[in-house]
Amino acid sequence: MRTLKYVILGLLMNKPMSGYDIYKEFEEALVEFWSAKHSQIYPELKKLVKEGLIEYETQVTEGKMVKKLYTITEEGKKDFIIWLNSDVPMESTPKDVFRLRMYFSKNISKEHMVELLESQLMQHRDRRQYLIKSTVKFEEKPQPGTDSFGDYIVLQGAILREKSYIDWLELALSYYKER
Amino acid sequence: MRTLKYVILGLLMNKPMSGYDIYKEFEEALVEFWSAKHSQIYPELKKLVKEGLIEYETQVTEGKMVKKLYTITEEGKKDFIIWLNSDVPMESTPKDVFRLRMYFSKNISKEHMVELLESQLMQHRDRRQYLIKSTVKFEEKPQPGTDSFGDYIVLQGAILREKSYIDWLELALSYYKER
DNA sequence: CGCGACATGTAAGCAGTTACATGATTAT
DNA sequence: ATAATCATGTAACTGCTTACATGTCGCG
Repeated sequence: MRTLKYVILGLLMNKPMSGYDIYKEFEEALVEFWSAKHSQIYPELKKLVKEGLIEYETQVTEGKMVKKLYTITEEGKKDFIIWLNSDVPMESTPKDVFRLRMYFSKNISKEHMVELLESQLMQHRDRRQYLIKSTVKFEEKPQPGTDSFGDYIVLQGAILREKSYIDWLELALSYYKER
Repeated sequence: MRTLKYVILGLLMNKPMSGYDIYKEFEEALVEFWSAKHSQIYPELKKLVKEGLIEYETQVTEGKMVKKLYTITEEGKKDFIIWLNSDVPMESTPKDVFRLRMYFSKNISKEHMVELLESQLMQHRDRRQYLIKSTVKFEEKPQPGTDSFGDYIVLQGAILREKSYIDWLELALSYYKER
């Protein structure tokens, strides 16, 4: 499905970036819905150049450090917009190793199950708190179509996702603790 | 991480199964948290036999139809139990193409965005309704440690997951529709 | 007899991770 | 100095999907 291709094109729609800049985005803005290592990004950039969807310009500092600044081409923009506007069916349910473990839980002792559930709970509660703290940077709710709306709505989605995971873990725990 | 390996071992902890039986499980009980095609399952079974974690016995019907019944070995059981009881850190956030599209939403017209959101909403509402209907087969809430508790808790988790996705889509829609 | 479900496998290729490899710049 | 971060790349491998390939069984 070449999703990484479209993530890169989407980022370059905003402004020219280096491979490293793109890599950094995966640790920040994109972390709630996509990931990629630099070893996947650099070859993909090369491929996109060959396909004529992006171009680059080599920048050299006073020293000798080299950096490639990538820019999206008109063809790249067209390709991205077509992909972005297409309606796609709901994705198949995401894989989840902890749910898998819960499914097999009858092979775990109740005491240990409680420990595992509490360990997950702590981590998801921390994550949720972190996400909630991140909302303060949006002084007021961004309007659709603005630069920050994408960040905002994705952040709200991540908070809801964590909330439902926490609710589920608490529900499971309640079964182990009652009686 | 060899997750497929442990899914197969976990299934065989319950009862002996053929490759096809296992394949069918991915369309039913496991669909809310894992997936695998038969082209991945058959080679994995071969590998597990070679590793001594499972064994098989060939069954032939009166005709000439051949079927392999796989059984977990003692070594396989040990391996599975160790994996199942290990505490693992929270997984990195799952990839989600629709969230990605939302992130880039400023490149989509508001009218079309409403259409895309409503299309997703319909699909997730249908899915949720289907899951809720599936709960009727649990006449009363299964207790932890029983056979059906795994199915039950995973189903509850899937319903909560759909609910939070629906809430998020509705939140996004509300921004496009207000004013 | 034909169709859908049962049943098993392989091959090619794409997507993604881990590891290998190198070097420059900046802050301590 | 040295460690962290900036910066770019390749190689080997694992995981997964799509397509190719074959044959049986039960139902209508």
